[in-house]
Amino acid sequence: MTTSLLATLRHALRGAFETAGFDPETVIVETSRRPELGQFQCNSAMQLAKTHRTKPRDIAERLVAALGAVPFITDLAIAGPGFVNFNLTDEFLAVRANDMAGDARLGFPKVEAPAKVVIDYGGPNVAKPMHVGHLRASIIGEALKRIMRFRGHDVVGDVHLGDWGLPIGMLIHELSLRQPGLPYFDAAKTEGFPEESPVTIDDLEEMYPAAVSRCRENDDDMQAARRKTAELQNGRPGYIALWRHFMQTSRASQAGDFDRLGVSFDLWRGESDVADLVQPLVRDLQARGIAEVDQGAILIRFKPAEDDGSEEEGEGDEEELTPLILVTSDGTVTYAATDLATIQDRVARLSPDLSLYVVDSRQGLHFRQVFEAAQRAGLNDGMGMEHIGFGTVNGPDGKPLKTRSGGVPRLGDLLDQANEEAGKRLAEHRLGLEFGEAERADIAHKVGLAAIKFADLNHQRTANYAFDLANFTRFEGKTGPYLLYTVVRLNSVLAKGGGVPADARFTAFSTQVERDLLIRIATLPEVLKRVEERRAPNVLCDFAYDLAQQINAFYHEVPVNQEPDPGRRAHLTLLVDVSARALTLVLELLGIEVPARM
RNA sequence: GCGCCCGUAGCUCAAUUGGAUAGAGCACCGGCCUUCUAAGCCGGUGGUUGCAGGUUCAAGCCCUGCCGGGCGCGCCA
Repeated sequence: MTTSLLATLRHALRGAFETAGFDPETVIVETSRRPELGQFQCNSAMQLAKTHRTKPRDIAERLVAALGAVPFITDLAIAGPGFVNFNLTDEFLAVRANDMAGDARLGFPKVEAPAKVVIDYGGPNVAKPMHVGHLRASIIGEALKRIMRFRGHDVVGDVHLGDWGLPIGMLIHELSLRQPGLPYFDAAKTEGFPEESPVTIDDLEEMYPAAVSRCRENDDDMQAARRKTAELQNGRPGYIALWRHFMQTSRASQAGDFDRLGVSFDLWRGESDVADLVQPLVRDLQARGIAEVDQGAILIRFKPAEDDGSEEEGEGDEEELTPLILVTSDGTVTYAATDLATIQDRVARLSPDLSLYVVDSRQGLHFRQVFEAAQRAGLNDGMGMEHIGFGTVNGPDGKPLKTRSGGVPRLGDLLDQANEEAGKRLAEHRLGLEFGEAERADIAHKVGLAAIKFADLNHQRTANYAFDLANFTRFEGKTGPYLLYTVVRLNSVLAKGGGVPADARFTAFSTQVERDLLIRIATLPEVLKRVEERRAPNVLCDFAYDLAQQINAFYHEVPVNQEPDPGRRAHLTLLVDVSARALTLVLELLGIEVPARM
């Protein structure tokens, strides 16, 4: 079992703390905020000063005295009120570096207690083309999945299709008006429906908005759609057959979109998969007095829980949530009920420790209600449930992104634009002119996607952000393309230098950039830990960018392939190799693919 | 009315959940290509962190009250 560099340091400091008579639990060690003062800093003295009622400076002196005994720590110094700064010896750094180079995971440890985690993301709806709204859910969910998996957790990605609610009823109704002669609408017919779908994906995408506006404008149509939804949910054969066609048709299109996005799922489950669980669940909830009938609907009320003595987390914040409707007065099952059934189903099938829902922040209330309800009914069986909300993607006007005609931009169109923009930039810079047509197209695709993904992930998850394609596809600055460029350039150095010699070893570090670069890479485990804890991919984006900048600084300062001494050249080549592997790994964790050349 | 999110450089965004001098990128100014991809590197200008109090060795971050913006709040998902 490997340990991270910082964990090793922490361990060493613990020992020193003990000999100095301080609580080893108070060890704080991190890479320096002020690199010119040292590689690492320990800020424990300020904390300890409180409990020991002494000056932080005195504590710092005692710490330094004890730390002096640690063989691989050097250049100990106290600064400011009691910050302790220090460096690692080059010998120690070389040993660590060689370990990293020789390991497929670059020496990055896995968590000691892996959890079983389901990540629910993507969430496309039947018949609705995927749009900008699905972009963040897909990109963020995919990144979290990869990061947690790399950390060693057992992660299952579930697309969780929206394939069972009123929208389907509206579609059925719409089609029944357009083509009433179809066999699906014959209530007497129970089997032998056509194999071939009566609609194409284009039909569906055209029909859906038409159906919605029809139902919105005319109450009779809405009633009819509700009725048909309830009938579908009660198993009317013709509607079931029709629904299967809708589902298969749109699923093929969704799979295509996800494929282009580089997003994949372990499970393609949906609301309809738990349809059979809903009725028994609702009955059970009613029987147990958790759900009740009110004005014809079945719902769960969240009265302020009368104190049973167990819960005493701030009495004032037990505020009243609005009721959660499970079944509407006309018998339609809502997505709240489906979500509860899904929790039950997940626990039964996978018994996860944690379920993450990567869904738009605007659904925050819904999830609070659902989680609370699941908790009360004991459906989650100890499984943690967490809504990973995210902000909207806005246009230049600060409002949710719209097309010129005012509609919601399609995901496919957005990707096309990014692709085109990336292609234009490549041409402007006269890059890849000697490559074939197909490779140029592939590069443009990867660059465009990297641009969009990095820009999305780089923003704080909970905040809204402005979608500015020209900005994202820029090749300068903190962008996806810059990161790709950095990796590709390193790989080019390796190729030109004939690769890493078999006997290459880190021997001695001679420039500051070399040390800084390696130390930076070695801190990735702590970064990933923070990313996971905060569910914040933007923290990893920050790391990726800092790393790329350090790589480029190194690139300029140290011309690897011109180094005359073979030993040093091997050492440098190895550093290039480790750097390229590290940055490639980080990009991979973000869901960003690197072209072989560009 | 209640609840959630946001307010940081001209613009777009960070800030290791309370640590040192609030950082990047665009934009602007000045350097660096006969040398591994200049999509790069090095340096510079730019700030009362929305406002006012409070908590402490230390506040962009925590507490209180305002101001401004976004979103949500029983039969849509």
